[in-house]
Amino acid sequence: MSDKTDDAGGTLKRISPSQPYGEKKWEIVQAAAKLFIKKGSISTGVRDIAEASGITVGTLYHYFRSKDDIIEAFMDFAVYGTNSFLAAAIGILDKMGPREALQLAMERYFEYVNEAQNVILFWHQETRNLKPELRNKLLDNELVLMSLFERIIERGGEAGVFRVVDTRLVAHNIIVLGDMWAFRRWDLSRRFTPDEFIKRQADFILHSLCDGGADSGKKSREVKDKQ
Amino acid sequence: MSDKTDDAGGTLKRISPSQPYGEKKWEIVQAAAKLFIKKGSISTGVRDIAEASGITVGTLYHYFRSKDDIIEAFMDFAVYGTNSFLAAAIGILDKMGPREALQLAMERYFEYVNEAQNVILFWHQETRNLKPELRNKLLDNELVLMSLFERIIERGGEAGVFRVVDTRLVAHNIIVLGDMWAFRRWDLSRRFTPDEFIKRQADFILHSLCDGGADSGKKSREVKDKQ
Amino acid sequence: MSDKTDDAGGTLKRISPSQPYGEKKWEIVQAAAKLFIKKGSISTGVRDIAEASGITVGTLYHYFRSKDDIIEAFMDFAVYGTNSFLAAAIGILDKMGPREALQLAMERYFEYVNEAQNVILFWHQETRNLKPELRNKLLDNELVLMSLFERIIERGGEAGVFRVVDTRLVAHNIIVLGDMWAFRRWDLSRRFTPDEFIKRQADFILHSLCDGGADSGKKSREVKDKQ
Amino acid sequence: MSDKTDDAGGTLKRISPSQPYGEKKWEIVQAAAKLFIKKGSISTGVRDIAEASGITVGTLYHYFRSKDDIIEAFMDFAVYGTNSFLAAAIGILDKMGPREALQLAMERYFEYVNEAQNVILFWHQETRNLKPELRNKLLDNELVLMSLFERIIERGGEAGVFRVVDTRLVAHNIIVLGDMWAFRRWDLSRRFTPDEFIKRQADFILHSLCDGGADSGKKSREVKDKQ
DNA sequence: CATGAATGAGGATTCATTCAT
DNA sequence: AATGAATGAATCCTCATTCAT
Repeated sequence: MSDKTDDAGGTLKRISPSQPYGEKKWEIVQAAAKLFIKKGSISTGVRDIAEASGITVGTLYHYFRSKDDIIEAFMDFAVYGTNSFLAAAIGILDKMGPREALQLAMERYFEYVNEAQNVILFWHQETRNLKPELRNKLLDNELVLMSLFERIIERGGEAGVFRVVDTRLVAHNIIVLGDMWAFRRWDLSRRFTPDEFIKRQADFILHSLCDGGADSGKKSREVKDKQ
Repeated sequence: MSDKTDDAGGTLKRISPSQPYGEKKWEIVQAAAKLFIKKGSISTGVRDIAEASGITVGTLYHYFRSKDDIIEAFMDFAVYGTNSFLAAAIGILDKMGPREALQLAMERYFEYVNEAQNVILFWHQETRNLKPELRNKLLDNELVLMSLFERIIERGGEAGVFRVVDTRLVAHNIIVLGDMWAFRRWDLSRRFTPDEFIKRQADFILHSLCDGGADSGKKSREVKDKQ
Repeated sequence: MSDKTDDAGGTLKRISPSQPYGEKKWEIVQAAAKLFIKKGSISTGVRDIAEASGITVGTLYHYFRSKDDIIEAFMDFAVYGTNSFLAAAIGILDKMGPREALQLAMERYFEYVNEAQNVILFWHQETRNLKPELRNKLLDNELVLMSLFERIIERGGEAGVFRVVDTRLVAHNIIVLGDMWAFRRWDLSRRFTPDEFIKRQADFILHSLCDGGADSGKKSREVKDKQ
Repeated sequence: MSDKTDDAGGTLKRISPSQPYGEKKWEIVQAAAKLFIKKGSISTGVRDIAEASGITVGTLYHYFRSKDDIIEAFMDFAVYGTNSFLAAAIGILDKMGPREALQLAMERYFEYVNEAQNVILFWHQETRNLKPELRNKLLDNELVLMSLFERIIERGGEAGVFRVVDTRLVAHNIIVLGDMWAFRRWDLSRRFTPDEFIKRQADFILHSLCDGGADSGKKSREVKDKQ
């Protein structure tokens, strides 16, 4: 709630204790992640990764079959993370009113973005460099995520709580307005804490969907005096 | 208003007749652009560019000093394009009401995004691969663009036309909600025409800023029955 | 007398019970042999050998000092095998008539080739990859073998049983016409049983040396109706 | 007719003036050939080839797409050579008597072996390391060659000039008894001139097929007193 | 005896850049 | 202006061997 440093998210949080990776593999992926973010996956050599991991190339290949294998392991966190998020969200959301559901879903998603911003930044920037197989896996993931938001928006539209909009487009918007925390970090992280960002973005979106905003402006007033 | 094809923006429009490049250089940049978009600047070899331009490597180096030089020429269109857009916009906007100004500015910007989507996509994906000098030039450009929107939003806030929001963040949002036409083309281009997209996004943003939306819902009703 | 299968000789027969190797070493060499034959000694990694032996690399190096060491052990069977063959042959042959002696020697050698075809194939294909020391050892072995045949042919020549020929060259021929069972297996094994091959080759050679053939055609008539 | 040196065949003779290779490619293949023969294709590095050709690795790849490409170019001489041999032989042979035809065919083939001994040695030793596609091409070549001999032998059998034998096996024998000039060079080249070898082998084979030998012993008497 | 992580030199290949023609 | 052969450092990856446990 207070860092505002630039390399927030510089390390991956170990999303689950039941991670299927050995300690060493985890360390390597972590080291690779940092380099991938800084220089891109292509410009990052296996030597760089090895060096950053405190091992040699040979050892690196003891843990991963190829560079692509490392990239895949790295990207798996995206899938794993979204899946966790989705698993937690689904079921709960359907029992809530559309506005509350959307608010909750967005906040959870934005929190996830904050945690996994490296992975998300990477995904935005390197889609085209990924092997088709992996890319499709991740695109599918994205579609599932979108459908989650679509359903809420649709429900809200039918219930008259939200304006009638193109649900698909709005789902895109929500995701993009969250993901930008990752790919516009160069300015955002210097101006907002993660919490501020999350609240303001949720506010922005809810105001667009239901005149009068989220909870009639209460929340937006709270954070007005930032910085 | 009707294409919905995927490779819209596949070629760069020669934005101005007073382009400071010779015919040949222009052709090369054009050929390079296509490759950069498809494979990324790193995976695109100078040989590929030469071949696509119908010349040989040796000749290529008569026109450009280095590969980075080609990339820079390519990115210059981004700067040049935004500058054109800004030059046209500034001066006019200040004389309009905040809501009309914002609407106009957004529509113009979104149109520009549509025209230059390749450059914008490239910018989103390859920021980190650019030389610092070039990157900073482009970031400055972005900041100027943002300030344009910030000023309008601020004016609108002071005038009571818009909600009180963080102007900086909203400026980010506007740009991102436009740029996504480029980087989420994989889905958007199959579902919306450029015009539809532009109108709906403007609508989405204006509804967030002023309760009652752009022009009190007139416009949003127009396009409701898309596709 | 009837198989015609392609992987005849797929395993090394343990030529003697007094093998100077422990059970484990023997197993490893056996596993290595199969791989060497299939992929060549260079393309076969120590990891492959370890895996095929059901042990790990570390353990492998408890039994052998180096990869070359394994190759050497493998090739020792060639030496050991020929030695056995020679030991059994010498002494007996001198007491027989040249024609009978040659016939017997060839048949025994061809049988040995059939048993050790993997080793022989390997020897033909990898001579140049062996360390000089080992290569010379094997070449010496070959020379001893040749001299066995040379002596018989010479005796036959002096006795007027055989044509007068270059004994050295004919010794080469005999060995090569036997060894080809190993290195032209791709066609021969589909067309002849080992026994057929042995008889026909002996026949071919004897006919060249003594007009009227081996035993005046008796034998060759026997197998005429092959397949 | 007199060398008896060990590296006879150390260079490839440019079999035809209409070789489809540029001068440089030819030089590279020539340099590679020497190394392949000495160390095998696997142990020969592209660096070695480049160095032996007086160029750098980069330049090497300007002429060949891969190491396999070089190997293929090298092996093409085998195909090209046998094809030349076959083209010259076919047509003539059918008009001759079986014995003369076989004698001529063998002599021509053995001469070809002498010229292309490097390629033949390589083929014997590296079959298994070649890509299946290339290997099959070469095996087909071998089969065509064999059928040439088979036809003659068959004709001779039907005409009563040759003994009745398994034509397939004898064809194998002829080829192997020629090829051994390449793969048993370590001893043969020190004891026989190419011409001696050719005559004696033809003699050996003809004596096996027709009692009384090639031309009733005339030829064999000629060379009896070698060295 | 057994393990398997660690090593690092060496493998083939790519590619931006130069330069003599 | 145009060519394309030449360069060589850098790329990813392999593998025989060692050694602490």
